[in-house]
Amino acid sequence: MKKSTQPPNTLEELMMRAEAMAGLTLGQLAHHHQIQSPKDLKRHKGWVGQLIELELGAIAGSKPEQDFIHLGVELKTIPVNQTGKVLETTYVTVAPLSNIQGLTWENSVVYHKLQNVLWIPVQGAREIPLAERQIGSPVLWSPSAEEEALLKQDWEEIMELIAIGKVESITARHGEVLQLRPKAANSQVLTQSIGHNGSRSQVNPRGFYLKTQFTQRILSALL
DNA sequence: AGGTGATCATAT
DNA sequence: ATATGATCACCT
Repeated sequence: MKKSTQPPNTLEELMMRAEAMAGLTLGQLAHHHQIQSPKDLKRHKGWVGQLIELELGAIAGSKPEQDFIHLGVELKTIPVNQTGKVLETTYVTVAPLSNIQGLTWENSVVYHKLQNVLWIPVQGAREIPLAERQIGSPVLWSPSAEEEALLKQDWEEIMELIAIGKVESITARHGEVLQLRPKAANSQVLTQSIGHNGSRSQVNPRGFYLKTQFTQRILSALL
């Protein structure tokens, strides 16, 4: 899926585009871009996000930065059921597992990506055929002081364990709102990490994810 | 049923 | 391999 829409010049323009697609189905949007809707997402997990990026003119590509870097906005589609319940955790970014000396919360990719997030709720119930799933109204969010404090605490606890070579002891249960989970093509993939006594080691790559209860609170409060 | 660990597609 | 976009699918 290649880009065809120009990036929005202003936040207002981005919001106008997002609001204009609310109520449309994924099938309608796909047709508009001359794209075929897959039967389901089993082998097209990022399809919805890519389609929304195309419509809104996102430009980050595969760079580790915000989708609309010139606006300071990160785009996230989020699957919800018909009652508005969040169905999945939200991937934020890959976790740095080596060369992390001196890295602080304020300098982290998680911090920067979550400064301004444009949430696009999309019906995600598997019972609804993909092409018939409806796009919801956009929600622009910036973390409150309390929310940022929670994120910062989880991030610092997780990064401390990584720093002392205990990444393999971290499970998705660590963290109240932010969790660390595998993020790779499969469990055989390895990346450099910190081992015992600061030695070099290798582990399955990890990513930071927002837990559903946290994103649920964000969306519910702003709807 | 909910959540954790695993996985899929694609671009660089 | 690493980054993006995420959801799948198994286990408790």
